[in-house]
Formats: sequence, C-alpha cells, structure tokens
Amino acid sequence: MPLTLRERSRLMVGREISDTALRLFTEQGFEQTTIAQIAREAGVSQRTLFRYFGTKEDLIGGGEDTFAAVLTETVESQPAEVSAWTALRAGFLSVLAPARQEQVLERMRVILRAASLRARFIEKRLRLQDALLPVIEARMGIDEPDRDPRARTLVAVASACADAALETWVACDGRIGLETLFDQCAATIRTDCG
Amino acid sequence: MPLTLRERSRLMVGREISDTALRLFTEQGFEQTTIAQIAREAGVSQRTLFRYFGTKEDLIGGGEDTFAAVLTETVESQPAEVSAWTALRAGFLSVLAPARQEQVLERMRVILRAASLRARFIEKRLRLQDALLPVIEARMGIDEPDRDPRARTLVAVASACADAALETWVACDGRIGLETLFDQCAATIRTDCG
DNA sequence: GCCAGTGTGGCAGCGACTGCCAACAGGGCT
DNA sequence: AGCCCTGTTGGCAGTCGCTGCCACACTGGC
Repeated sequence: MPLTLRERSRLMVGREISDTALRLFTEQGFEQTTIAQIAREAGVSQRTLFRYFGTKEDLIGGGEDTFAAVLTETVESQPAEVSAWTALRAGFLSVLAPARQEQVLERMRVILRAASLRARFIEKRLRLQDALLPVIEARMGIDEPDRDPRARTLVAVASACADAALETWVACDGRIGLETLFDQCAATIRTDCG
Repeated sequence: MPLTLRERSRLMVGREISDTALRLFTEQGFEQTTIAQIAREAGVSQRTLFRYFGTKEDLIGGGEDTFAAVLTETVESQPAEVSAWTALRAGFLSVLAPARQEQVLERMRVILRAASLRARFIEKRLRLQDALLPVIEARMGIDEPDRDPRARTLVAVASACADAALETWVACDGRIGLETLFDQCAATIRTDCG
C-alpha cells in the first residue's frame, strides 16, 4: 500500500521542521531559538508548525512515545521465573541499546543543556515509571501498593540506573557502551548501598 | 534586632500572595488559575507579584531553595568514616523529616496533579543532584567522573528512594513515617536488585 | 524638611500557544 | 472534464506568562 501524495508530503514537512529545529537548537541553544525562526527557516507558518508539534519541547522528541510501549512489553514478556529486577534491566536495555548513537548523542546534549527540556525528558520518564509500576507489582505479588514501597522503589531505582548510565554515556561521548555502564551502575548499588 | 517596617511588610505581602495562590490552586486547579487573578485577589499588581515570585510555579514552593543548602551541608558535615550512602541517607532524611506534615501533604497533592508543577519539582530535584554530585565524588575519591558512573548512581538512587518514599507517603496520606518508608526502600534495594 | 534608596504600579512588548476563518489542493465521484 | 468533500495551510487576533522601563510614593537617615 503505497502512501498517497498527501501522506508523503506530511511526513516530509514533519521531518523538515524537526531537522531545522534540531540544527538551530545545537547551533544557538534551545532558549535562544524562537518558534518564529524555526518556522521561517523550515518554510512553514507558525500555525502549521504547532499543528505538527504541540509544544516547543516536542520538537526534539524522536518518537519517545513508542519507548513506553517497547519497555513495558519487554518487561511483561520476561518469563515468570526471572526476578523483577532482571526483567527491569532487560526492559531498559531494550530501550537504550538499539538507537542510532550519533543522533541520540547530539539530541541528549541539547536536552541536558536546557533546563526545561531536561524536565520534560524526566517527566516522560516518570510516565514510563507509572506505566511500569502495575506490571512490577503484579510480578512481585504486592497486595497493598499504597503502603508497600517495594515495587515503586525497584522501578525508580532501575530508572535512576538508566539515568546515571545515560548521563555518563553523554559525558564520555559514547566511548563506553550503555549496557556496560548500566551494569556498572547496578554493581555499584549492590556494593555501596549498604 | 526587631525587623524594620519595610521588612515586616515585605514578609506580609509575600505570605499574602502565596496563601492566595495556594488557595486558588486547590480550589480551581493550577492551570485554570491566572496570574492576574492571584494578583487581583492578593491586592497587588502583577508586576509586584513577579518581583516576589519569579515564576508561576514558584508560587507553590515553600522555601525549597533552602533544601539544597540543607542537604549538601548535612552531607558534607558527615564524618569522613561513614560511607557515601549513609551520608546521603542522612542528608535526605534531614530534608524530608522536619516538615509540617499537613501543609506539605496538601502541597504535594497539588504538585503531583499538575504536569508543569511536577516538572518544575523534578527540575529542582535535578539541580539538587547536580549540587550533590561533586560532594559524593570527593567522598568516594573518584578520579575520572566522566567515565565512572558510581557517584552519579549513588546520588540518583538515593534520590529515587526519597522519591518513592515521598510518593508512597502521599499515597497512604502520611500514615507511615517518611523515615520508615525511606529505610524500607533502602532495604528493598539490598535484597531485590541482584 | 530634605535626600537617597527601595518598593510599587502601569505600560508596552516578547514569546509560546490557541481559536477562528478563508483559501486552496488532493482524490474520488459522475 | 467538471464537481464536491475533505484535509491542509496561512493569517490574524487574542490569551497567558514574563520582562524592561519609567514615573511615583514612601521609608529611614541626615
């Protein structure tokens, strides 16, 4: 089923806008770049730009909405014998690993530099945690989630590991693999959180 | 040293504004409340309101800027023998423990309900982590922070524990103490992250 | 009483974002 | 070909958060 002309042009316009935005963000920073400028250089009106991307922060997000789906699916598909932690590890690695390194690295640099983007990024991660929580609770067999912080802790800690691994990965320009870093973080927990 | 008239009136105006804001936020929600309305009902101009609170989100923050200072100071003041993790625990407990429960509970509920507030809250927590990172690196004697994720992990995990404890605390309406919850989270890490 | 210094209000303006309306082009219909 | 429905676009006006600027008022020290 080949895409119709309309759909193809819609994809093109979307790519044109987000490419322009990413270029301008890296060149002159997120706060210093205005919507008017992005729209002008991408050759569309501001109104159209906001029809493609609801907010300025959305301009940098590369399909992270699928992340939640991939992560929860991976975690759920782990066999029942493996521990909750192992399942979480598999889930986060499935999200962190496959990306095109160069592009992701550049994007993460922009994100970590601008406070509002960083907050937005964490917010998405929080929604990830919320989606993950019932899955882990079920796997651990927790009865009273309002009084038992164990599942929440595991999810938050796995998330924190992924975060620390990601930030170190950016700090060392991707020279160390994300999986290696994640496992170093996990090892640190086991030895130093006592 | 009694406060001068100016200082007293300044404190009064500040309290008047933030009380009005918190009331309106709980009554009708954060997004639905406009700065103009708060200023009108508090009896000041918008311009003055922004001189007291830099952003709309700041209207709900009860001196959280001091949190960062208290936390880093507490961590730094721990004797050199105690482990980095113990120092972090002491720091976070010094921030979580002393608050007036009722007011904090209400504020947290407002914060968790509005996405932009939640993001702002996280942003502050991230700045906390950034401030904490060099302290922990020094304590652990880390040479190459760009390649060694251990300090970052400890800070992120302690922060995640505080987060999970706080959310469970709100979920159970404060019936379980924050210190107890934090230690349950820590215990979970030791047993289930292997 | 007078003179800094500080707090205040009003106004104009910017940037992100939205609702509304008119114009236009694609793609299926006769 | 002509026609119509539908989806896409641009422009415009307006809201809201937020800032710079300037004039005014009031406090506190001489």
